[in-house]
Amino acid sequence: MTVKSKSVSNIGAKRRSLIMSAALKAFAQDGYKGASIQKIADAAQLPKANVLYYFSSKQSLYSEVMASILDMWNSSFDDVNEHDCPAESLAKYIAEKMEVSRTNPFSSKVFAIEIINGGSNLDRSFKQQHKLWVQGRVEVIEKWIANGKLNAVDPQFLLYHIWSTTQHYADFSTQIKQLRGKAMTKQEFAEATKTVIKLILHGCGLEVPVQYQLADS
Amino acid sequence: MTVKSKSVSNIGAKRRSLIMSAALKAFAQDGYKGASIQKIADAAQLPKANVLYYFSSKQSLYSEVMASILDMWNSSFDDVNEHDCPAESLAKYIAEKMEVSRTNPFSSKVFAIEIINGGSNLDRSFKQQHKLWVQGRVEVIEKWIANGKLNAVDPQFLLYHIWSTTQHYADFSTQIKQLRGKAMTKQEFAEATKTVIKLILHGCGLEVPVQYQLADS
DNA sequence: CAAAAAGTAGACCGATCGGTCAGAAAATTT
DNA sequence: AAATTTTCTGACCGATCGGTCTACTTTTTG
Repeated sequence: MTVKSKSVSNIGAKRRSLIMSAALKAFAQDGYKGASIQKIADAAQLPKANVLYYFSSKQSLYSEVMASILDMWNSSFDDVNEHDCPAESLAKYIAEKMEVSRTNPFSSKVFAIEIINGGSNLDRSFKQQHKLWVQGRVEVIEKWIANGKLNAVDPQFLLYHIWSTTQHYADFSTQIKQLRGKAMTKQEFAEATKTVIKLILHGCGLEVPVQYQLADS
Repeated sequence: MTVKSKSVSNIGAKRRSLIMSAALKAFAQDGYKGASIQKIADAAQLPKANVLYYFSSKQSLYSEVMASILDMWNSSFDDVNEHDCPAESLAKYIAEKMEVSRTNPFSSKVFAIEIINGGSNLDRSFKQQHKLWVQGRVEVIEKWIANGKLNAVDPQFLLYHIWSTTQHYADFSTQIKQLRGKAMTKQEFAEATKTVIKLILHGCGLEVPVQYQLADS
């Protein structure tokens, strides 16, 4: 029937992404309830009614922002298996998560606030999907341990350990910036990444793969 | 017995702590901007005007709640020195932080949201005080390293590592609860504490003191 | 007991909230 | 060029926001 490309013209798509970008920062700064459509509209330099033309409600705008965030969560760790090298797999996963924290701090913050506030805006399907993802990873880690490739450690606690340390560099970036006097540079982030990898891998009794090793140690 | 009440009768103090307790949960759930005086009043079963009788404004209520939270941050690590045993000192610090996360999750959440949102409600004196605290701890850790009592590791990154992992159990408790099917018991918290201590101490190349060791490992 | 102080609470204020609507303006299709 | 669809936006709505004021009740004090 009708051509699909016309209705999704670039002007609409551009406006939508502009609004979502402004909304992402607003939600990161004030949380879902604290952020207002008016402020998002101001940041996007659009009238408020125009924002509500593209997004039917604040909730739907938030849901779309959240969905775009969750898309970013995919990583190489999704399809890790028992035959992979634990040290390599974990190091790569940690490095990826650190890179997300560096390049998308606002996304991490919005997600963190959502979870801290209770996660009431995440739908069941995501929660279930996340649970299954964790179960899959836990099984792999358990096999690593059973096969003597990894020291005994509660797999879930290990995952929490990785998430918390890597996301911390995004979520608490203002605190870190305040303590260091200035924001972390890309180089400092690379050092932080290697330090986190070293701490966690040594914590598990693993050797750090060469490409993730710090220069001095 | 003797009448303890004075001009500053206990009714005022009780009302104030009741309101602050309700406010703490409200701020943890919705953030500063998202929480409303009306909802806090409802939770405390008081009329809104009564809340504003005890606290002159929403901001002053928040400030007092935040101050009470920061009071809780003090720990044995405050006066650690270079002659202390790194393994003992770090393990004790981690255990204390985990205990705070277990017993005061709302406080940790409010603090986390405050920092994620930029920390604009924390006054200069606190930030400066915090910075000095960190500098003092960093110096001790550096001396431990210089004296060969601890493997080389960036002291600030190590502190971030400890904060993030321990606070995670409070801030992301809903996610953890969802993944495990139920909230962590006191026993599970104790195991998590020992796991975190093991991961971090081994990460630094330290042996875990006996009283912090896991039963099976 | 009476006066003063402390605590309670409904009514109300201007501002802002999320959201609606109608009609103008612009773009696209016929 | 006309018709149609998409985009834009000011005006407006009821609800709620933080906060004030005043009148009332209770408690403490002299």
